[in-house]
Amino acid sequence: MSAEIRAIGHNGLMNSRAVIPPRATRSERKRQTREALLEAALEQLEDRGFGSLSLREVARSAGIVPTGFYRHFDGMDELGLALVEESFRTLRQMIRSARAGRTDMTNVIRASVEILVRHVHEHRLHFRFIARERSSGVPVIRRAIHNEIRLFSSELAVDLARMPFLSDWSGEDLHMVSGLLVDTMVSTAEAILDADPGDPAAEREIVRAAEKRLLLIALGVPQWRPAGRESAAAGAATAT
Amino acid sequence: MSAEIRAIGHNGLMNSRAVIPPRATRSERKRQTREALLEAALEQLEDRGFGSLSLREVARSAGIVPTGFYRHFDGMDELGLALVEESFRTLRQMIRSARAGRTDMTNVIRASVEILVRHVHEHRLHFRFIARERSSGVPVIRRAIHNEIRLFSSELAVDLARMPFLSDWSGEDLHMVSGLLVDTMVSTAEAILDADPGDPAAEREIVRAAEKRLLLIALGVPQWRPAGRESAAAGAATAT
DNA sequence: TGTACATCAGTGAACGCGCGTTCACTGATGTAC
DNA sequence: TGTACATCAGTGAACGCGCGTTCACTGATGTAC
Repeated sequence: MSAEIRAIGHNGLMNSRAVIPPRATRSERKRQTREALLEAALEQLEDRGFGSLSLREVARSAGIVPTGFYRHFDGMDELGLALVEESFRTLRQMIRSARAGRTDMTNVIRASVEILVRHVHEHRLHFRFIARERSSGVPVIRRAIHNEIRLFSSELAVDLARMPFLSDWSGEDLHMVSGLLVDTMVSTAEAILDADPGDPAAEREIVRAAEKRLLLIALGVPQWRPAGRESAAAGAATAT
Repeated sequence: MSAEIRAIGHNGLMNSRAVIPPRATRSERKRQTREALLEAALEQLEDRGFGSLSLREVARSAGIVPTGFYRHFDGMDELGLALVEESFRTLRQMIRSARAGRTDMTNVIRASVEILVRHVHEHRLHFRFIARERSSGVPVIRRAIHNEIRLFSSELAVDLARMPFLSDWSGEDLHMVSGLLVDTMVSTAEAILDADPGDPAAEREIVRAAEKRLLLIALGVPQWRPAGRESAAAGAATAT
């Protein structure tokens, strides 16, 4: 660190590549190139899967020669895993803002969907990457994403457990609900990504439908254990 | 047709390829090769996306030379669309059996999940193809699958409309429920596909969770319009 | 501060390989008479 | 039924291309003294 700072001080103009500002330290320039590689890969995913991306294409659109790629990643798989990490860092950030303010049930739903939609727009490429590679392509990446989503759903279950009206639910049932909620959010995010970005009406429809779905689920919750009109509820919940 | 039958009558042994039985008519042999190409492609999707499949690989594992491929399809995209068609034919078959017998709500759920799981096992490759290519890869295929699923969800909405306790629901709300149900089924199918095939306990877990999810949704249904404990229900459902 | 040396991000040539697609072909199957 | 001709599923050679990876390299950046 101190070495880098010193280095910034006394070198002249030596940047051969326009994109990267001059006077950056060597490690900072390396970080920037790495970032450019990740960004380039994310952008290529518009109309293809990660599995059909080529190392040469990514290097080319990041502005380096193919062999330079290896200074940053062992190969495309490693870059893919870095994208998973980066994307979920974005997603966790979203959750943190979602946890921030809470009021009653309907407002929670409205606020959650709004936060989801906003984050999908702000981090479109990360969400697209997760949506795309979640179920397809390279096994190692698919598995990494599934693990993150499962972890994610577990954290939500813990959050739910703290709510008074869910305090007597079993862990299994809490996981069931959190899984259902996460899946609904995932499919909402996918719908937003697929919608024509220039069509706000289509997006409003998606938001409306998402809110309704979540509300329907929320309406089922109080009926769960206490054996409401569906007397089979308790039975199915405890059957082996 | 009559020409083919005559042809079967009087030719000797001329099959150069072992896989295909002798004495088949030319058009029958062509159909079989086409089938072999589709099958070969489906099998290749184990650990990669359709977008990274090569025409040569598919032709090779179907037992023909690369150029022979063009006698059956214009290119890989056309083969992909044929797979979409074939896969959804399988899926519609499933729905027909699901529609066959109906009793009360819990039994409908149990039976539906069972039918889904059975079909996923019996047509594993078709389901895997849909699950994989639904959100990833080649745009033309993704769009074709999305259309089929939307159609599918609409048909379910029509079915739901016939149920007495849903007779006064708006079309929009029926589509919301059918969409939620379809998404739940899709994610259940994906879970089954991802589970270790040699681990029946894991599969039982998935089935249990799926039944619970559907039950939770079913429990919310009677609370929807009549403004149950969540007085916001009617409001959210009619807001513009 | 100045010098001598080490590090290392990015280069460029080269390799062997599988790709999609073209083309002219073969010979069994199908049709007309 | 037998013959002469048409069809067409599958062949095999050939093409130019982009791929991942190796290797020895360059020269700016960083470090030791």
